[in-house]
Amino acid sequence: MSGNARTRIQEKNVSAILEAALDVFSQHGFRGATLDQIAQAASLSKPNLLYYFPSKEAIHVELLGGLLDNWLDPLRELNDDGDPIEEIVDYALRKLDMSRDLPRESRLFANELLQGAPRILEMIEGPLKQLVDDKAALIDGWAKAGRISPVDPYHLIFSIWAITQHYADFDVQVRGILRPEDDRHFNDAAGFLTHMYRSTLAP
Amino acid sequence: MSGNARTRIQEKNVSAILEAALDVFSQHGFRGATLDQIAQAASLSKPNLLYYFPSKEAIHVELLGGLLDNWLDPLRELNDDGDPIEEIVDYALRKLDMSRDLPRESRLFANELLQGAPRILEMIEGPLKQLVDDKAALIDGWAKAGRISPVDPYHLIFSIWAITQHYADFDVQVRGILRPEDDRHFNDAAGFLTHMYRSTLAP
DNA sequence: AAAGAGTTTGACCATTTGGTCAGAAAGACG
DNA sequence: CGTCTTTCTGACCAAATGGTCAAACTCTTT
Repeated sequence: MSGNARTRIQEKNVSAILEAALDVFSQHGFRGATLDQIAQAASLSKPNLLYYFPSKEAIHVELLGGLLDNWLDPLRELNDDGDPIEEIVDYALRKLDMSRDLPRESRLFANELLQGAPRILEMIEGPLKQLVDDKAALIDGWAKAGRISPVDPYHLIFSIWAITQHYADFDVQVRGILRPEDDRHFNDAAGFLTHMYRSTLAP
Repeated sequence: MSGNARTRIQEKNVSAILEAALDVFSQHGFRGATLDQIAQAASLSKPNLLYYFPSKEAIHVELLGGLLDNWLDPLRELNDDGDPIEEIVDYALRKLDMSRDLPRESRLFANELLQGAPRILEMIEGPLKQLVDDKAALIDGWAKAGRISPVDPYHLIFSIWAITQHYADFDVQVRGILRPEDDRHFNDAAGFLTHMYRSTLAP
């Protein structure tokens, strides 16, 4: 199978391809991306690209699969360790960091979801739902114990996903309106998020 | 110019094309959509389609342009009429209604923004920024007057956009996790939003 | 250095796709 | 009915695109 490069050349080229594909797929979507674009971005010829991956779709699948794991890491870290409210706020801030540092990954998923998630629907209805159900139960426990305000845990999680990914997926719009010179507006976003979730969750 | 159909046949076919194009573009994005798909969805032949619109891009532009106005109506209605907090909550709920009733329009914009908004960048940096600046000033006034909690008005607006559009754009994910049988989960979302913004904005 | 495995490419192909065009069909109108 | 305009279509085209393949090149190993 693919994914485990053997020789140095393989390792170098496979990762160059995935890096280039992430660029192109996240910017143009699956159908909008062309093999020529990816090949050029990876400094390879198109036939050479297809020497490492059997098809355009295979590259896309490899990217999505490899990413989904890391993508859910911040949510997995949501535990019963400290103060519930700060746990949730920290989760939101971790997710916001991902939007700032990994915007291409965010857009890759956004594109896929917009098209109806043809390639990751099982993952959504399976492992993702499982994880969310678990964490929703955890949050619900906090609510029932009176440690946080009684909110719908699912919509709470959705709101965190929505807001944080907004800064990556709709970057053009955010920058068009704020006209920031760099990424400093992420700090303001973090401040706003902190205030919003502390208020929302205060028992 | 296009847009103002004259004869009955023109009016019927132009609107059939736009309706079909909204379906196809919102589901597959600009590049993912094909003229054949649109023509078939509109029950027209491809050459006949191109009798009414000069190109694929022209249809897309017409759609986007025609929609942007309606899209911002809820924000325009945000005024200094009643209680600031309820004004803002009402705005969020109006926006949520749009996500439920006009998901295709939401996805059309999402697709365009994800690709970097090549066709509506001017609109974003011009009229949209203008409108948001105005409303942000209004909200800031409320904050300075102590009528609402001192929050960053821009990120407040972004959060409303993000959450409400999430239910349209990432519909697959939401339904994959909640497994609702209909649109009832929009009511829960409305409840959550109401609680969240009332808490966030309470002075 | 020779063999063999791994890597790269130019040339090529079938299909899809946005778009054209000449002319046929269908209305509108006197 | 006959003419003029609007609407519609089959046939066609050029470019783009995903993918193939035989042959060449390169690198490692003995």
